[in-house]
Amino acid sequence: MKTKQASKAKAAPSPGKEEEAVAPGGFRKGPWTEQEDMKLAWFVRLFGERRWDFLAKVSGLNRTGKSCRLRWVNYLHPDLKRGRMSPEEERLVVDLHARWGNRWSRIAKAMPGRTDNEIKNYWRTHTRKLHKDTRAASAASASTTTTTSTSMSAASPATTSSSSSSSTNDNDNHSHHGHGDQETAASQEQADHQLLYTSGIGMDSHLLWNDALMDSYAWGAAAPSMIVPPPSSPVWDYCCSDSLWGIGDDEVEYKKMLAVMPTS
DNA sequence: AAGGACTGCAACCGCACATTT
DNA sequence: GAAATGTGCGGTTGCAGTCCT
Repeated sequence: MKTKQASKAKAAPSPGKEEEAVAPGGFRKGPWTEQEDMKLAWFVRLFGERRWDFLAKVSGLNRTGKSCRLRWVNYLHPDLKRGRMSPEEERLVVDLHARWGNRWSRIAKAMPGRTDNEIKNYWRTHTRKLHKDTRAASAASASTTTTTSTSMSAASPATTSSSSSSSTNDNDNHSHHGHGDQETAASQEQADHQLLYTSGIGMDSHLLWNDALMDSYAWGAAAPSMIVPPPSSPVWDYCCSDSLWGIGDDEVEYKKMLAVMPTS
């Protein structure tokens, strides 16, 4: 019905709209620009997917580390699939949710190329639809029966409606942060998926990296020197120089970088 | 054609756990 | 061992695009 993922342009807001939200600490908020994406991707490539605060600082993005991480994990990561979920994936989500509840990150680990955020969003839409359908159905049936409901049944509409989806235990006894027992299995799972990815199996043909943004990046297996950097600046120039490849100590390199950073 | 309703998704928030100092 | 910092998670919100009347 609706196909609009390709047209989503929040990541690259219209030029006039870029300077809006600024968080108390002076950090930028809101949609990411293409420039920011490129910068972030570049620095993640440089420093790896860790120490996000440091990375945010070094990149000069004026974003929080958290924001950078989120953007990377949910949008820029090269392994991400884009586009609608296939029927198989949809079934898998339903199945896994029935098993694990709202543990989105865990579900995501079992679904190559999908993020917890994406699955969460999908599920929300999914349950909303179900809710709607259920309501419509019950409204239809209610119109054919008397409306003398007992105080008991009237008092618990939520419980009955929540059972309409397999999310009955949305907030059941799962400790919300499932660190612990399942982690070993989960990491094994992740490793397996990583294997699939690197061999190119299970990847959707419509990867983010097909976008114009990534066309200019030659990401993936490309050697760093093959990556086309974003518009030049002293920092970029420095990044492109051989000196930064083969980083040993981030902090040392950071200090070096600061030396060439424009003071803004 | 216009505008309100709906949908999908990016991004933020608060919290908790993990790691480092 | 405590405090500080970093990271990850689930819940929620806001907004742009699309559909529908």
